[in-house]
Amino acid sequence: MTDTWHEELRAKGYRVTPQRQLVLEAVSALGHATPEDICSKVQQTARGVNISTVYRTLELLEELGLVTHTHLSHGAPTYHLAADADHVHLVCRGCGEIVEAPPVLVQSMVDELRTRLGFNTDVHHLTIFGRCKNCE
Amino acid sequence: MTDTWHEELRAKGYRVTPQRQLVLEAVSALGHATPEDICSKVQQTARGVNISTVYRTLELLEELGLVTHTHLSHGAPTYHLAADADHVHLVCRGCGEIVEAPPVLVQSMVDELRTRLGFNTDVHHLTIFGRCKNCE
DNA sequence: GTTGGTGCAAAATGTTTGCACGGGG
DNA sequence: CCCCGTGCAAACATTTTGCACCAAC
Repeated sequence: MTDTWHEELRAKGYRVTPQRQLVLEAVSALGHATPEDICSKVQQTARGVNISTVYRTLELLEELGLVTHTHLSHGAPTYHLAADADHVHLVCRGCGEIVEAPPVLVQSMVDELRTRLGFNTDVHHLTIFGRCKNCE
Repeated sequence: MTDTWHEELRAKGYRVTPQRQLVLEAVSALGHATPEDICSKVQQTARGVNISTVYRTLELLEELGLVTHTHLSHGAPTYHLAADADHVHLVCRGCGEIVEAPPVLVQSMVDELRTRLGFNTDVHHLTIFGRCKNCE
């Protein structure tokens, strides 16, 4: 990840802090991670980050379009880099496995919703529940 | 709603209780309702039902296939009758409006996922986030 | 009479907020 | 030096659990 977001932060009147860098690095390193995961990861470094700072930072990073989140289960949401988000999530109710599928598989639906209803799907946030082929 | 589920309950060793009937009636009457909503509704009757019983009952009714739930926002899930569930949910990030769309609009995607990945989509649980035509 | 169901309270889980202090610009 | 961002603790929201008592069958 480049540091171009530093300027974006400053341009909007926000500050570049060690905590914000650490949280973004953790999201990048962990992939699909809950706020709790991210907090734990960051706290392995010398300078920890408080859980409430993690929440506030994730909200900020999401507003800037650097990260996104999805709800993969009933519990906490998971965050990942927006740059890595070009996929939809398939969650198996049987084995709990989470598969990332290419957006092209849902393109027909996206087109359908736009054409018929004028609805523009946020593909990055899409999570589809069901059963995988091993769990029928 | 018929009472055939009474026999199904007994057949599986469960009991038919006033609480279970009241919760099911509330789900039927309210449409998309959170556990809290359901609890409030039921507590308007002479005999209230405890919130933890509502949770336990919803879990049971879902296991029996009488109700389903979806996550329409970041907060509590909403429950409705499985018999009324033949639609997918479109949630607009702009205005917050929730539209029920006929499953035929996503059929192409469902077919795609089954053919290519062997994944069987739970259409009743599908919630699609995006922006409606008024909020572009 | 058995045994599963309920109410209640407490704990667990996940998230937000108020406030004083400290560090970034 | 200003004031945004942080840590901390407490509040808040949602869900689960342990246990004694009650009711369905």
